[in-house]
Amino acid sequence: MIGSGIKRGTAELAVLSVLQDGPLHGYELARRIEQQTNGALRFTLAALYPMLYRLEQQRWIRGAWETSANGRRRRCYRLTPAGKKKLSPLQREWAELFRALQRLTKVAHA
Amino acid sequence: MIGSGIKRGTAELAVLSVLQDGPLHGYELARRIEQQTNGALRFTLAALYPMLYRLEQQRWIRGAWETSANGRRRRCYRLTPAGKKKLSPLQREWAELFRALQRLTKVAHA
DNA sequence: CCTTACATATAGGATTCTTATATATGCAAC
DNA sequence: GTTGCATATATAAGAATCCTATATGTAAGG
Repeated sequence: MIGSGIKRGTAELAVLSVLQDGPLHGYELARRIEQQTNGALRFTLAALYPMLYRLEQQRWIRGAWETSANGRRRRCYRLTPAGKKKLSPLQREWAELFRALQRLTKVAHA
Repeated sequence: MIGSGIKRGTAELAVLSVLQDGPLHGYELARRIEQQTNGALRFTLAALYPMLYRLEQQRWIRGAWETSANGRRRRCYRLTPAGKKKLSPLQREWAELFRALQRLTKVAHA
């Protein structure tokens, strides 16, 4: 059975997936998600930051303060080993949800 | 852009899709959803009833009391014309969300 | 100096789903 | 005959997730 958290957890999958490509800070993360989905998926920064804290508490990502070339301080997040391990079952759960919903709409159509 | 309600709205899509096949009461609705998804998607009745009220308030479904052959009273819900009209854009929104998440995970993998 | 882009943060609220609980009927088994 | 199970609806209390609005501050460009 699909876990109860999954249905609202689009953001979680999106963040972990993008971080798989390499460490990023919050502001850039939001832009990548929007770009890579052609604007279909978008998270406001106010929604993103609390989520990053949550993911960090769960040890799936780890944040570190860094100072960029232009002297701006920002918090750079990277996937932890636990986060990497979390990713594939999460993707499988999503795939299962998609199949389930497709079955529902198709059966209804028949 | 994908609407903000969609991400939590799996239940909404599931209920409307199943009702497309014909009127049903709540208890049977829950069973159909579970059966047709091979147990992957499941809603407890306590979650289902408040949702049915909400869908009824929005005029997408309409409930009517009936008495079955065995003398048990139950509330039978059917799709309204507005509900039918709602269904296809909702399915399109979901398809768009799926594509967006697939793009994210694939780009991250590349 | 004023605006825009960058960057993080918190408060307050809305929505949705869960667990737990309550009620009541019909039917079969013992 | 009463115990237990499947049927059937309902509400309350709470957790989780996301949104809007707001605040703060730096850097670059006009």
